[in-house]
Amino acid sequence: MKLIEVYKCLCDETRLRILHLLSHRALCVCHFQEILSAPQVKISKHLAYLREHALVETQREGAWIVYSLPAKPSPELTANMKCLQDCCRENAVFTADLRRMTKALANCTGPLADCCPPQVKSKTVTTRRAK
Amino acid sequence: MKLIEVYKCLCDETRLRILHLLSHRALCVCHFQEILSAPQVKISKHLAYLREHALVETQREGAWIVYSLPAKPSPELTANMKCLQDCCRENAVFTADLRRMTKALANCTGPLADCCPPQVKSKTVTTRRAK
DNA sequence: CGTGGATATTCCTCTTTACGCATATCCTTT
DNA sequence: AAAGGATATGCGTAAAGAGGAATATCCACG
Repeated sequence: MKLIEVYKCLCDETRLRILHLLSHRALCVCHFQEILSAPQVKISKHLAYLREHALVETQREGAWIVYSLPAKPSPELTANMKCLQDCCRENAVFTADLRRMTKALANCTGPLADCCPPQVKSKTVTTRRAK
Repeated sequence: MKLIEVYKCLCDETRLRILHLLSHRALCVCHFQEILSAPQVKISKHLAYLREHALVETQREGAWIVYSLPAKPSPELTANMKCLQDCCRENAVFTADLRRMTKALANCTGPLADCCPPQVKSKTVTTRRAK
């Protein structure tokens, strides 16, 4: 049953925080690493899990991969994302994530994921813009 | 996080069907066995799991134990039960469960769980009424 | 108080899942 | 094509979860 798969995706804190962030906007992997302060492997695996179950979609952006909620979400996903929003509104973990997301994207005016990991941001942005 | 626990309870088909039934009315263990056609151990364990996570409450009725949704459900549970209702409306599994529930409780007019397992119904009902 | 029915619990096994390390892949730039 | 960054994958391990058989517990009734 499809519903079960959705719930299996929702029952892990990392995945829940990822989906919650994605309900606000598309993000690339490095953003999740930064916002959730989690190692690359962990983020990558949970994203793979979500992708395998069709809860997220990906799109390459050069060296980066941008994740987003599916363009045509299943009714089950739609309903549960709405429910999740309601449940998150007053939750410290989720609101803190939103704050970190805003901060991480603060000086990101142009294209999608031009503002990526801090340690390479200035360099890569320059080089990518030069492309 | 409490939300995670709710999702963990929801991500098993048996538990999902139990909760869906309970969203319509309180039931005793033997009803679940009959409606879901599942062995006693299986039902009992899933009910225990739900109880441990405060998604259901119990009440003794003589030899029977009646399960119901909590009188004061958490906001997370309330939101998700509503969401579940929406997701179930057109699902064959859940609607069939409802049909079986109605049938199982058809000749149950009086008190709560007077209509129990078929193999002892006539006898026990008599004896219990006689109490 | 012993029997039988309703339900819970214990033990065991199998599968799934989460996590980290190491490594592979893909892309960009030089 | 070589190097380096971004992301994914394979492997090993530990823990959680699901299911069943057997057994225990609790209750009603004779």
